[in-house]
Amino acid sequence: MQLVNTNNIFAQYVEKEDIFNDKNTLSSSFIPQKLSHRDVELQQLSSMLAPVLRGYKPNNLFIYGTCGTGKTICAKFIINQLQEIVRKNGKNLRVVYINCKMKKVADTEYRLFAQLLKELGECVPDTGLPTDVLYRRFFEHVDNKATELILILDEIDTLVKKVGDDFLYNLTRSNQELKKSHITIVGITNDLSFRDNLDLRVKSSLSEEEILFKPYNAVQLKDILYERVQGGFKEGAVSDTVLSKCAALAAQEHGDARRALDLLRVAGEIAERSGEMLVAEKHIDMAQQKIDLDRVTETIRGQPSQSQAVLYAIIKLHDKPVSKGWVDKRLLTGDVFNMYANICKANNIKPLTQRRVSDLIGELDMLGVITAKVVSNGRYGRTRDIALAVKDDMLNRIRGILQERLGN
DNA sequence: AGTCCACAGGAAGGGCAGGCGA
DNA sequence: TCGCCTGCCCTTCCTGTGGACT
Repeated sequence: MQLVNTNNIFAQYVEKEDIFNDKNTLSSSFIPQKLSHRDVELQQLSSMLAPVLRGYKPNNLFIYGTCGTGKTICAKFIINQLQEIVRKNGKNLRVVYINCKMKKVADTEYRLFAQLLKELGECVPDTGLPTDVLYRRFFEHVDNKATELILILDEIDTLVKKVGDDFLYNLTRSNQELKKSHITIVGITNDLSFRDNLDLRVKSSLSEEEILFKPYNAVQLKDILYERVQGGFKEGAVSDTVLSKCAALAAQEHGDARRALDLLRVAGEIAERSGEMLVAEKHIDMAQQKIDLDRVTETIRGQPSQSQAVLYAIIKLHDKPVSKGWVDKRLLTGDVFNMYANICKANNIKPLTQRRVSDLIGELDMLGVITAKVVSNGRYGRTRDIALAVKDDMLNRIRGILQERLGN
């Protein structure tokens, strides 16, 4: 007979030595005391916003740069600095940061202004009010407070793509109507061509100043990682070789510092779980696989059942043996739709129209799970050439998830 | 040059759930 | 309670597309 262990099951984790010092330091949202390799950009940013300290309205400003180039962190860093000096000098300044990509938060015109009002301390329902009422309340609130407002709209391209740029026009025009206040807009985007697609009226008033954030190179990434490791890990837990590898991998991904930090943090977690006190190169490889796998599987799990059925149809067609006489396997929208309809029938799901399925295929393409290229087959019509864009091990995991949900 | 195919994708609007204010 | 507003998901209708075929 086995004896019952009366020791607490968590005791081993309390007693176990920790590889991390402060894991928050390794988070991409952590704002360090000093930002390496962004001196020029920080200087530009501060000089552009500095007029606000003397009571003038700064020019509207646009920050461009690919993912993980430090746009957001620099903007937040500057906000902190600005607010610190404002607190000391008693200036009337408010800074509001909104991420326009946040689902259900600021992904529509209504939600953006509702969120703005909430940030300014007003109570707003999630739905139910006309948008112009929100506009009015927002401008009234700002004007009544007689304040300088700096509005930072991160991932602004996402919102503009979805709802158009009218809200930007209204915001930039607002300064003509406000009597006691000013609004300065700081737009952040990783879409370098974003400005070209704006309405002329918006373009001229919004992009008064611009800053471009260039990608970090491997050496710069290594410096950034080194600084974070000092606070994040116990001394000696991360070797120079490991840092170099992390930096090199992230540099390959367009100099993405966020990716570098994620790699290092996850590698540390893997090492810790396997009871090792040193992060090794093998942990970085494992971290890379884990991050990719988790990202894709979480995305798939979070999709509505109709999207899952469309993806399952694509996988089923992909798994089907190639017909005799065919050299390669090409999946077309029509084939996917037919297979999708069969899956719906088998699962008692009401099938969507081909028009809607076409949009879902486009969304899966955007997520990076498939590639769907529009091709013309001459008199055999114009369609999409669809292929899976995930590796075999990931495909097996996705297939498992979908089989669980939708059967065989 | 004209026709044809199999869609792509834009526009408009329906239906629904949920909130507000009279 | 009712009318009006919102976002969201979806359908219907329509025009456009581009290369093979006639």
